Order: sequence, then C-alpha cells, then structure tokens
Amino acid sequence: MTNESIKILLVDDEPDILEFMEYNLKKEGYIVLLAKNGAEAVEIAKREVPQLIILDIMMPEMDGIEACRRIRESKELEHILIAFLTARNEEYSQLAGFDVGADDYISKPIKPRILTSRIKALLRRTSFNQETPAVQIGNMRIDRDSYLVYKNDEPISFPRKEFELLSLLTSKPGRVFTREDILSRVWGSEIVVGDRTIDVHIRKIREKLGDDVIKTIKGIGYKFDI
Amino acid sequence: MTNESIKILLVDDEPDILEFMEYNLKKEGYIVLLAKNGAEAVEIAKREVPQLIILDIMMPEMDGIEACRRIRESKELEHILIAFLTARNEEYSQLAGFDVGADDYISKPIKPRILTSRIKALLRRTSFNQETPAVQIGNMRIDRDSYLVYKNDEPISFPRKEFELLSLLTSKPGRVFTREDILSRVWGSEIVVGDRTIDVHIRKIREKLGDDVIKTIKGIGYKFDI
DNA sequence: CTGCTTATTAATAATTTGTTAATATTGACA
DNA sequence: TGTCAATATTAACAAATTATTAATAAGCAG
Repeated sequence: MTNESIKILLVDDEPDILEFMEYNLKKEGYIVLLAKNGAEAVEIAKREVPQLIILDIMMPEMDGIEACRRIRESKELEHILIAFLTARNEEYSQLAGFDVGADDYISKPIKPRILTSRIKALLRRTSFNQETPAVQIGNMRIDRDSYLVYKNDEPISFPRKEFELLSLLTSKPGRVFTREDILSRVWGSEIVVGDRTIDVHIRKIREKLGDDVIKTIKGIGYKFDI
Repeated sequence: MTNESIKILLVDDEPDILEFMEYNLKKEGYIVLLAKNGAEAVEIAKREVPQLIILDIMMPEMDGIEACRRIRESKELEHILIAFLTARNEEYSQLAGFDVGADDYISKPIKPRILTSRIKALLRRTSFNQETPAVQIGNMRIDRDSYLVYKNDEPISFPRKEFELLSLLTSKPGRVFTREDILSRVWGSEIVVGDRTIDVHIRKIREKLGDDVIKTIKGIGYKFDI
C-alpha cells in the first residue's frame, strides 16, 4: 500500500464504469473520489484537489471537455493531471481533449492492468512521485528506493510485507500504531488476515534488527523507538 | 531546463507556422532546425539526426507521409521520434501517419502550451536513452549510442529489449524498478506482454553479465547493483 | 525465400514469502 | 501472587513470485 495519499477523481455518468474503475484503483491503494457529471467533477476537484482526474468525454450536465476547460481555468487546479476516457474511435474527442489541456487519454473498453499502468505512468511525471528520501533513525537507514534497510551501513534486505510494516512504524518514530492501523495500512482495507500475522512479521523484523527497536504496547499496538 | 542538447527538426511549408513553433521551442531551450518540405527534411534529418521531427502532412516537393517513410527506412534514423502536424479534421492523415511509424500527431491550430507539453511527453518516452551516452558502473560501461556493454573492456552486444532493460536499471543503480515501471518504460504504457517476458530478459542479461549484477526484490521488481 | 537473431509465451520447477495453528510466555491487575 | 487475556514463538503449510527451459513467433539481413 504505497498509494495511500494519492487522490484520483473518476468522472463518468455510467455507474458501472465508475464502480469498475473505483474497485480497481482502490485495490491499488488510491483514494478514489467519484462524480457523475462534469459539474459535479469541477466542484469536487475544487474542494479536494486530487492529483489526477479521469474524465469521460460524453456526459450529461457538462461534458468532459468543458469540465476540463473549467478546471484548467483555475490557477490552483492547473497542475492536476487530466486523462480522458474515450471510445476507441472517437478520434475527434482525442484532439479536442488535448486542446483543452488533457495529459492523456485512455480508451474504452478499459482493462484493469492498462488502467493502472497508465495511471502510474502519468503520476510518475509529477512531483508527487519523486524519489523518496531515505530515512535515518539512529544507526539505521530506511531506503524506500532500494528497499533496503541499513544497520550501521550493513544492508539488510526485507521481504515486502516486513518492509512495509517497518516502513510504517518508522514513518513516525515513537508513535504507537494500533493493530488496526497496521492492518489497514499494510494489508489494506479488506482485512483478511488474523492478528497473529502481525506478531510474526514483527518477530521477523526483530530477528533482523534486534529485539529492542520495536516496542510492544500491550493492548494497543507497536511503536518504533530508537 | 536542460533541453540544451535536444535537437528538433520542424518541417512545414508555411513560414509563419515554422517561425511560430521555432520561437516557442527555442524559448524552451531546444535546438531547432527548420525545413520547408519533405525532401529537405530527409536531408537534414540524415545530417543532423535530431531527436524529434515535427512534420506537416501537406507539403510541396515531398509530403510528410513520404518523408516519414524515407526516414524510417534508414537504420540510423529509425529511433527518431516523429510527430505529424494535422489540420483538425484530417482524420485520414492521422491513420496514414501512424501506419508509416509516427509517434504522435499534433493538431492545428497549434497552441504553445500544448505543443511544448506534447513534445516533453514524447521526449520523456525515450529520455532515459539519451540522458547519458555512456555510463560507467564498476567494471562495466554501458554505451547507449552503440548498444554495447563493455565488461572489463570486453564488448558484449545486447539485443534491443535487453539493452533497454539494462539501460533502465542502470540509469539509477541501486534503485528498485517495479515490474510495472519496467513494463511501461521498456514496453510502453499499452502493455501487451506478459510478466514472464521480463524474467526471461533478465535471465539473458544475467547470462551475459553474471548472476550478481541484477538483484531480484521479490514482490517488487529488480535493481542493478554493483 | 532462407536462415539467423530476437522476442514472446507457455509450462513447469524452484524459491521465497505469507499465514496459520498450536503452544509458550508475558505482564497488567485484582 | 495468581489469573488471564494479549503477545511471542515455532514450525508447518499455503500462496505467491520468480527462474528456467524449450517451443513458437516475429523480424530482419542476405
């Protein structure tokens, strides 16, 4: 779950398509906002300032092109990435879309993998996804770019879940994360694993970094402490 | 702006349009070359090998489609990005353009912001190819111009995909590239190949350079590490 | 067209990672 | 200090991911 803070606004008048995209993007950990027409989209965009808006072209109330234009008008929203949804042979729509400042277009029918990979490619361009600086805590350095943890300059590699768990705990040293926090942020909202799973992962981290770096707060959760 | 070394060839028979585009692109720091018909374009392309050519479709002497075809014929110019300029409703031209290997089309009337952002997007697609002509890492030298890798001064030749993959990984040594990163940057955002394809290419690279240069981060991706 | 190289897939093996279940241990609190 | 729920530990098992191989397809030079 590394997309936690990225907001995407989906705009389409067909609930099925909205739901389909919502499902796929939530699965990737994005925060998903929904609108069913251009007017609503502009309103939500202004309020929430998402990083990316995916706009259907053909919609009642206000079409995608117009919505895009309105969004681009606003100085604060200028930088938002906008991708249009287009039927495959709507050549004209594509042109119009780029003219009002679209960053990409995604053609229907939408395939989940293509959707997510296009989105990632788009987001990569922006500053939101710049390299994450390594975090230094005591004699330890957590480097998200290389997925390595250095202990006294010794690199130690961690499997994904362990890394994400450690990464979460170290994101706020000293702060206690409840088991619920941990479950929802490392395992996602649809919790399917048992409580012991956390313990086991904690133990594996302790095996590698020493017993003292992660403290247990009985009845509450865990915290990372120098 | 580090566009100083990027050459763009503009081809159009209308001096006004040439001048307009030249002005806007120079402002961004690109090196701008001009041609007023297809024949001239091919000639200059061969001599100067720009990174990008923006071609009007309708021109005297030799039209854009034909010029594009001639340019694509030549092995050395194959990699050049080509974008067509089209009038708003020249639907057919667009299709023809993509057939002869165009990378994008830009519709008239041209707006500065769109022009430059499209160009940036286009160049970004291949930017990791041209950032640095040769990179030295450990006992290895990767020469992006000749598609050769030297290991202790022994030249080893790599097929295109393998080279691009290696090139991507070495562009940021130590940094983990996710499979999605790799797919979208080596294969393009419309992903059409399966996951195993990456593995196979990785394996072939390892066969040539040794097993240890590329490390697997299970669940995440790969990284190049000295 | 032919033969060669490169790219991709499919099938299967190997490996790593994730989870659970069973049992032991801990520590807050009556 | 004894109790008991919460956490730790361990090992076994399941799931997921990657490696490998060989076969097939696609490109390309001669």
